[in-house]
Amino acid sequence: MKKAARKSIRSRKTPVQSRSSATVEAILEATIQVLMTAGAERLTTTLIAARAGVSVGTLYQYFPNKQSVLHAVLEKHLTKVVEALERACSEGRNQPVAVMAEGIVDAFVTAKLERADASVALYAVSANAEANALMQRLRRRSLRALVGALGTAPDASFEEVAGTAEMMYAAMAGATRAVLEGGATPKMVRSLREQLVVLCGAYLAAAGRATSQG
Amino acid sequence: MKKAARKSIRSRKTPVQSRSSATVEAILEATIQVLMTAGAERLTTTLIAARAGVSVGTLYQYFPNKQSVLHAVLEKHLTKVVEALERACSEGRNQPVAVMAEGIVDAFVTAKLERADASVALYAVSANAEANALMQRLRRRSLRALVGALGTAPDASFEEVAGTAEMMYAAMAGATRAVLEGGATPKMVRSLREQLVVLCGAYLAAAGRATSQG
Amino acid sequence: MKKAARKSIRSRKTPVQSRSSATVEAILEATIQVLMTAGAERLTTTLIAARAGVSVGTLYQYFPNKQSVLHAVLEKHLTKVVEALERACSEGRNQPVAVMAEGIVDAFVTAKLERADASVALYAVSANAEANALMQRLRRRSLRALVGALGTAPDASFEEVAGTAEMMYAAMAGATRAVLEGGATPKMVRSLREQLVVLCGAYLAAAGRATSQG
Amino acid sequence: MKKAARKSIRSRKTPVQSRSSATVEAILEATIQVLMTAGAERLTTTLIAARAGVSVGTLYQYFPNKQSVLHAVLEKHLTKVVEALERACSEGRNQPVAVMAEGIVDAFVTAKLERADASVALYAVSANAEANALMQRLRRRSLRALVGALGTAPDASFEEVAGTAEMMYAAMAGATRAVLEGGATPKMVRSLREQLVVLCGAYLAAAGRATSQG
DNA sequence: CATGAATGAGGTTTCATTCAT
DNA sequence: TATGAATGAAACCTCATTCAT
Repeated sequence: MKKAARKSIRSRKTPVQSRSSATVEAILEATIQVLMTAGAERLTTTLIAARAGVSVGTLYQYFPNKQSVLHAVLEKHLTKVVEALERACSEGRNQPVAVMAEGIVDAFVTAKLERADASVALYAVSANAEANALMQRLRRRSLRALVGALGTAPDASFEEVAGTAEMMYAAMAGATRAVLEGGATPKMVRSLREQLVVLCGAYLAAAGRATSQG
Repeated sequence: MKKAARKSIRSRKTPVQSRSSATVEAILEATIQVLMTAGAERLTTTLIAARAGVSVGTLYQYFPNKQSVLHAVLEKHLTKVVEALERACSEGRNQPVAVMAEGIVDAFVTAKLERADASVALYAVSANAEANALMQRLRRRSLRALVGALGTAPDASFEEVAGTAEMMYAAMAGATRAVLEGGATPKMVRSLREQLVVLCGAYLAAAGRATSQG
Repeated sequence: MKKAARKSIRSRKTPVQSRSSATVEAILEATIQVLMTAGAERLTTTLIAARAGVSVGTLYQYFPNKQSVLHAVLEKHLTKVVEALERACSEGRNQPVAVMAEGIVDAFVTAKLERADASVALYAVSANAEANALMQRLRRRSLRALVGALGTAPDASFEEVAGTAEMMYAAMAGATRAVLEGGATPKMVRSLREQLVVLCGAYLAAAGRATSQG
Repeated sequence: MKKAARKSIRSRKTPVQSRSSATVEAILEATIQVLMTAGAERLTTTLIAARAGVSVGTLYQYFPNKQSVLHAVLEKHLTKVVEALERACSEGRNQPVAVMAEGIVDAFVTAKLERADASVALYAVSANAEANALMQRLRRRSLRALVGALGTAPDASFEEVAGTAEMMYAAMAGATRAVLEGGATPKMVRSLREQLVVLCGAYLAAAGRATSQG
């Protein structure tokens, strides 16, 4: 008789010791590996543990349930992207929108492509309420950075920065996903980056034109 | 016997009789209903059948396995969108890119939002190889229509129409998904359509500028 | 990912068909068999199903979880005892306490010993809140019957019938359990019945003496 | 390695050092605490150790396995009751049965109620062969004391002292358990003691009447 | 002696699929 | 054709026990 008491979705124990954090790291990496080789529907905790070189019991010592492992993997991965985007926004402040667009798109695409394999694998497990909430949270964080940067552009003034930022983010994320899930060839990847710069540049110019300086 | 030998994923029989097609229809609709009310992980064949008012046995009379039911639902839903897009492309031929962009974006967004609930629900089951293949197929079909239309624009000439079409499609699909999965309020929806027109219009103008006629 | 949604502890479907009720019956009987041969800690649903000649899946078609199987077995068994006691109380009405005591004790002991093996086996699974609640419920039902009967005794008047009934019931149940768990030899069993008649007879006489008729 | 080879169920080492015996004591007490707060099915060695303020490893330093911890707790608890009963029997020698009954019942009930919480908690882990053997052993010891005392009663002569003692013991233990498991209110407890005195007194009088002195 | 991370067998439960009626 | 009871493989998760530090 097993009673699955509702527990926190966060890791069961904070990995302070190097041993622990190494184990956690191995589990997170193994999850991506299994996701890529076996697919989302064959992703079992036993398989993850085996791939990580530990026992299932150990996995459950660090994560309360399977869902939380996926959550952690997703969070780690997405956080890197958000941070890259935040850095780019920070560096792009007070630059013309064209420069800004280029810097931000580049940072976003580079971060996503850094681990293109993981990105694709993770799309497969991001289709659930839990993951959605996480993505929304990080999306809002990204939007704050974008809005902050857009507001400093000397050559544009946006009627509705929030909406503009949202659309730009959606276009970047959506296009990148489409390319990755379609199976990204180097040519497509190069094309993605360039086209995305054109797209975002044009969009920001158009959206910020209203009061832009002649 | 859980894992059936891989059979054709297409429907076992083409539903020509009205009786059969009504049943198939009920099953497809029930699938969406269950998906929306119970979620992807509680989507069972028994539940689908019950909701459709038939028995599991009957479900398996028309579909070789669960996967094929999802495939059929997804195909039906996505096909509608593609057809709307094709119609818009057809109607937009020989129109200036701005007009074209508006027509295509409007058609796409309208089709997606027609059954926004279903769209969101289906995202949850589209994260697998099978579904991916289907989506790629329909995506290519959409791209053909887009490329065809873009080529007829009198006020623009694209260096790389294929790439331009891909990017435009990715932006539309990605942005729409982002809005829908984020929980679409009417305001966001309106904003989506307008912003997407601006974005696509600006992008097509920029991408087609090189040799655009003065 | 298994979500054990809280369900009713009662049987999942009411077994109306003969086939179903036969299966349910087989499962209940198998539970007792396994309990006797393997003990409470080796009582697994798989073992129960195997012993009943069905698959685990079938077991879970009729019972929402392991606990509910035990609940059903216990309820069935205890209900028989209560009913026997109720019958005896009914038949003992308006009889002198000595006659009453003999009839009730006899009925109780006979019912318990009818399936002495099952009784012993079930003690092992009755040590939990769920089972406790069930036992309390049936105990109260027994007490109502006892109180009703005691009130009609022509040769006794009880100051506190409720308390007297409780004590009598506790003595009968406790003594029977002690004998059964100690391993009942025929001699002990005979002794139990006789001694229990003496004990209950003496107790009722003593407790009802206050206003008993000369 | 879950199923250890059967080892001695007694404590691994006799705790002679004060340090050790304090640890053992803490573990035994913690077991009762966990049993009361978490219940028998959530009683884990890790939880016991944590509650006792030691590590699991330490627990296994003093007890060969989980079962032996429960055994020790049960033994300690039941032994106190037996000793109280033996004292009462000793003090009741050569007294009339009524006096004897009162003394013995009082001692038994007082001892059981001293740690009513623990008593209830322990019922939950006493349903297994191991515990049964222990209880039988202590029961026989109690019976010896009872038989010894009953034989000295000046106003009664029992045909079958052994049987009479058994029945009296069963009635006391059974009734007490029924009250405790039913959830003992102070009123019920008081009632228990009084009623039990009446019951045992009446029973001993009845059973010893045959050759009792006018 | 104490610690507590690691182990992994095994228990419970689900659900896609079949097939006798 | 429709039904739905039966199947059983396989997933998740627990926890008694060990042993390197």
